[in-house]
Amino acid sequence: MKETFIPDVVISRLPLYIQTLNRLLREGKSVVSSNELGLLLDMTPSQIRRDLANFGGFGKQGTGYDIIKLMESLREILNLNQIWKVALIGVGHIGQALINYDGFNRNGFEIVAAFEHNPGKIGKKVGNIVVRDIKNMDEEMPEMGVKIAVITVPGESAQAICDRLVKIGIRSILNYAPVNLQVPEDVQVENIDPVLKMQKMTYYLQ
Amino acid sequence: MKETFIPDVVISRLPLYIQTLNRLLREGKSVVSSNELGLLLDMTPSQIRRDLANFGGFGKQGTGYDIIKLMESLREILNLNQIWKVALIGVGHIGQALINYDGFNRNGFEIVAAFEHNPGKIGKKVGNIVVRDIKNMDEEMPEMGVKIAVITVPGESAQAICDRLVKIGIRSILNYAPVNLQVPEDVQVENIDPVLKMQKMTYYLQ
DNA sequence: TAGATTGTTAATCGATTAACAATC
DNA sequence: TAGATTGTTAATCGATTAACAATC
Repeated sequence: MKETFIPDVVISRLPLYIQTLNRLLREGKSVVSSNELGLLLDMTPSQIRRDLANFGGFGKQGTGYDIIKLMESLREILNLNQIWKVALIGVGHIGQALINYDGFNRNGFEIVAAFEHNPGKIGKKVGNIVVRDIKNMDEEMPEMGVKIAVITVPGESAQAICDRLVKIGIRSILNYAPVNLQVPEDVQVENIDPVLKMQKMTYYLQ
Repeated sequence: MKETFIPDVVISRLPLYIQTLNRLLREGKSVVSSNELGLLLDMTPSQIRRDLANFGGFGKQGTGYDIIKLMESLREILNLNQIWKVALIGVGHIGQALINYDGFNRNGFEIVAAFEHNPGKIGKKVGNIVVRDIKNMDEEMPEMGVKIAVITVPGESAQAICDRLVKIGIRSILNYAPVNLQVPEDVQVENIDPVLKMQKMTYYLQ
């Protein structure tokens, strides 16, 4: 349990701040104001200061925020100072692409296992991991210390997989299947569905 | 311009309604109440009725909503009764996975072209499209009637690609690069970044 | 008719913004 | 010191929810 309740929208924005602070750091900057950050993120300086103030005073009046210090604080708040083990279920096109995506490793998320139903894929290597039989998922995943699961199976099987994940204690699920998963309230699901985003954009087109 | 202004959050939810209505239809249902829909989508019935009421009265008191009729209306509102041509920039792992993803075609989005910088990939076939030279993007993309662009290049090149897309008249961009793109206000950008979602989830873990 | 569920209004809730004193 | 920018409060804005009359 956290000390004070912080709105979920605020938590959602912290990774964005980290991303932009990283960028500024790469560009050689060491201090940034809420105003500059706001320009880069299309947010008001007020909102940024308010968000950060939820966690204490990170800035210095007249100067702004020390980029390294702020980034370290945000990483600590989000529990990012450790390697998180991730498992993937479903080694189709998207699954394979994610295994090969280096953005996870670069940011402290390690895909340690991938499970599949298709016998033709089990035992084969994708990137540098060997595809496992989904039959063994319920035993193997907890043994490996996995805390985050990524669902990349077809929509029809997603809920069943999700139920199994919940049962073995997974509390964070990144879902690429085009389904709204039903989970207990202590389990978090984040959905990624490019079709939904496109269907939204077409409203504004033409 | 639309008749009345509808909040963007509402528009974002319409594709979700369509998704769930589709599912109910596949399950053989023909009518649904705001209450049932709410249970499937983790929303209050009030919110669903309010969202839909923005566009007129689709339901029938005492009965609920005719699924086919409601779906048709929502598809019309979102301009989904046409095939939208999509181009992809960057044929790396994610780009290739998206070309092979059938969810786009099934939902009326056709990837008609893919552009790459890497000479080793230009001219090669991925799925059933031939990878084009990014040099020719600015001429070829408008000729093909593309209205939506998907950016799957590395973060460093994303803004430059984005600028070119804006210049040739693209108004809808789905961005997979881990960067906050700067665009004029009449251009819509939707970001997909699994790392940001994971970094949010770890806040609640441990 | 009785029961169910919509469409809509008013009340509530929560998030964003503006403003400014504090302070580096 | 003068200038800049934070942290914080109060005001505003907008979205969500509850409630209920209308109506199928």
